[in-house]
Amino acid sequence: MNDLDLGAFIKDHRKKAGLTQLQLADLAGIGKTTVFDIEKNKETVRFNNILAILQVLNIKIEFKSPLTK
Amino acid sequence: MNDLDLGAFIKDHRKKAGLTQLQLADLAGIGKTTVFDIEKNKETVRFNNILAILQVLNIKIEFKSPLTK
DNA sequence: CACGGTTTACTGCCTTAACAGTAATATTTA
DNA sequence: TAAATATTACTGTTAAGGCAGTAAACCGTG
Repeated sequence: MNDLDLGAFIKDHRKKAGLTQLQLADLAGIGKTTVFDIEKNKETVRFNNILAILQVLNIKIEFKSPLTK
Repeated sequence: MNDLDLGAFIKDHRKKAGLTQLQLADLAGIGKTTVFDIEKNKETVRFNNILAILQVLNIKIEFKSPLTK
């Protein structure tokens, strides 16, 4: 599975971008509660909300499999 | 943004694994409708459902930013 | 310490994703 | 082509995520 702490990863990048949770939420067009949930690693959030945050923070997703490798 | 067609990517890997949508759904512990939706690139699906599918198909997620690079 | 801003936490309402069931269409195989 | 299988699509129900509002806890900084 993914042993990376995505929540902490996002939080770290948000901090480095100088944004508060509320600012990030507004920029991503989602609610502040959702930002909080994602940083707390709540997995049952909508994929599009995670994508919206990653886009604001300029983070890219890559999918890798033994086939594509 | 992500120009990768995740739905097609998953579908391709599912086919190569010799699984039907229903089999993949059962293995991932989710409904067949959700598998269909994900392969159709519906973004308003829950993140954990996507993770469940990727895990079954042995696909890993990586997050990359200019900072981590 | 006190003040202001941020984060964490909780609540309740509203919206909607997830799901099984079903059926129709498409694809594969005999 | 016919049969079997798989995919796509639709529907109604149910469970739960998204959200604003609110407040408490936390954290700096003057």
